[in-house]
Amino acid sequence: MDKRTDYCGNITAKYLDQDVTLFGWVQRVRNLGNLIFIDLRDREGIVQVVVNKDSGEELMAKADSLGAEFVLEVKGKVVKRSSVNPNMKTGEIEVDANEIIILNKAKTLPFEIKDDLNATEQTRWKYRYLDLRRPTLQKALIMRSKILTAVHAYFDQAGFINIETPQLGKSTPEGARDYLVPSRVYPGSFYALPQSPQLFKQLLMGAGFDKYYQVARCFRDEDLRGDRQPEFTQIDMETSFLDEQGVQDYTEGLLKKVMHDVKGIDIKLPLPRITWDDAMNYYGSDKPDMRFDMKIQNLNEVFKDSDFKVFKGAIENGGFVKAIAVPGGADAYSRKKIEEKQEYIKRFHAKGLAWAKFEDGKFSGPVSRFITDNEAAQLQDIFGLNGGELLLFVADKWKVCCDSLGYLRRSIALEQNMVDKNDYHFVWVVDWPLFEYDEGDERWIAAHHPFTMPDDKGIELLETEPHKAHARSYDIVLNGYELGGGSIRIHKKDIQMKMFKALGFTEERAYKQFGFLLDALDMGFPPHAGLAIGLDRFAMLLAGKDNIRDVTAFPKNSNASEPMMKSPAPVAPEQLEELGIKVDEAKIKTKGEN
RNA sequence: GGUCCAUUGGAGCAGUGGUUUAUCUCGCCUCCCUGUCACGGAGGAGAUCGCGGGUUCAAAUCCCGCAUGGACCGCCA
Repeated sequence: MDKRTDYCGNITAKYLDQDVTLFGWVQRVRNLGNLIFIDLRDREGIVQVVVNKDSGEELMAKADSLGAEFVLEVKGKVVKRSSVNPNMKTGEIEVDANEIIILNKAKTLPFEIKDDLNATEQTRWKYRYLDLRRPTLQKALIMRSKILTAVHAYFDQAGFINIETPQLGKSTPEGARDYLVPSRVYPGSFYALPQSPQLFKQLLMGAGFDKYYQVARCFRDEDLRGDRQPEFTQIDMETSFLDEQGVQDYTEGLLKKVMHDVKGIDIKLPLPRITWDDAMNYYGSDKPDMRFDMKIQNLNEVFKDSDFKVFKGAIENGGFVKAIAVPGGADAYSRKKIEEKQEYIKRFHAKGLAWAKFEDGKFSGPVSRFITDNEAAQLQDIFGLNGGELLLFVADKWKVCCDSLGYLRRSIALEQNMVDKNDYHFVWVVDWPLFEYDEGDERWIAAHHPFTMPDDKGIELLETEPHKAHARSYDIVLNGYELGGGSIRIHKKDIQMKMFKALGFTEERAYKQFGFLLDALDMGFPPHAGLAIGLDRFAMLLAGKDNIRDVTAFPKNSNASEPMMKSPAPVAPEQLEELGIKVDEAKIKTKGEN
């Protein structure tokens, strides 16, 4: 077994007077002349090693020669400190060294190993193995491991079967762009890496594994964001014979266990639910952040006879006047800051941002002169104004109002510290539209995916007015992030075919792409439903990070390359030849050294 | 595909046309120090200011292009 007595960070008073063997990295050496302190670090923390004249000249010389990040084996005796450091877990004791073995030296590192470092991300990615030595990242990855442990324990205990599905699959036209893998055996043909195990897990229901789960790696060749990597991990589940409530119950049980085991937080079940319509109308988002209130209000009734052209015009054109009231915003937001916000919401196609401040019982600001006494009274009532509020109005099409005010609501709440970082507020978003309009392709596409069951009314609407149909799908949202989503799936061939047709597939094309599924549905396929949770986002939120790269050991940068190994990279001509692939030289992008 | 921001010793920054032999903090090297823990003290080394071009008597500084990194939009069923 281990030569190591325990991790450095675990050497507390319980080891007092014992001889210990430790392994670790030199965090810092403090040489006081005839007394040398060495902070020895490993993944669990730091312990102080002490060497002095009594340790012998040889040991003193060796301790003096140590540099940052040298790798040591230290043997010594745990003793009480003469001056305790209450800020350290191991601060009551120190290790009086009698032997130090330098296992490896380190040259001067590109940056220091500490949490409050200010190295640029560029430097951090290049030396990711050093970056990962930082305690905050060690903690984040250890937390991610704990989440997975809880997940496996939960599903095993609940009778779910863990089944792996292929990584080498087939490209399908719907959804995100696929990562392709060329076939050597069939030159000119390609596997696609899975965007999710969706069809495989449905087919496993057809096979009779009525409770399935998998921690599945998924791939999408789309541009990156702080909460999006080209490869990511889903906690994927599927069940037969359960309805929405059944799937949500299992999901809630899972979330409760993870929150308990990982964060020591007991969440209250059942989790709250909100319809998609309400989420959009009151929070301006299909993934509402419920940690704070500041609801968006519809003011069409208030301003239906308004003298303000902008408000009146929006309403007359079938649009809306909506607003939020920011508590304390009258002082916190200058004209300049509001104008910055106005500039930002132009990306949601908002034409402007009207505003008014409510202080001492009356409105001020550019819009205030259009607000009649009657309207002012209504506004006070609707928003429950107490004074000091900033009202932000957007008058536009429904979607523009929602997007703009949804953004303003959340960004202002975060700026004004209206949100407790340690608060975890889950919410189900239910009753989604089945389709959404793709402005680019000018066609209707599945809001969730093409295998989602419409509700009863939606099935009837499929052939007549499909865009009015609602879906039996549900998202689980945490603190403004889409944590996961799922749905009741279509298990009848005729409904699935109607769905494909509503998406613009011909019958031939539907068979060509998804014939195996249509066949399967026709051979005794059980009703089934499932859900998938994004592990990376979950870990990010529980670790209190705002970027999934901080919970991913070796992430890709925003250009989808990995700056340490420098992937992707060209391959040898022979490899291409074997695959029957010729590269278009004109498309090659020269990449500089990073 | 688009918009914006950044790039200055090993790391992070200051420096908006000329008293700058480029600032400060950390790190690094040498010496001193027996209770430090962000140890302290003294001294020292280390930079063709991302690359290429232009404007100017003069460019880290202004302009153009490129590269790299980041944020955002598009995209992400």
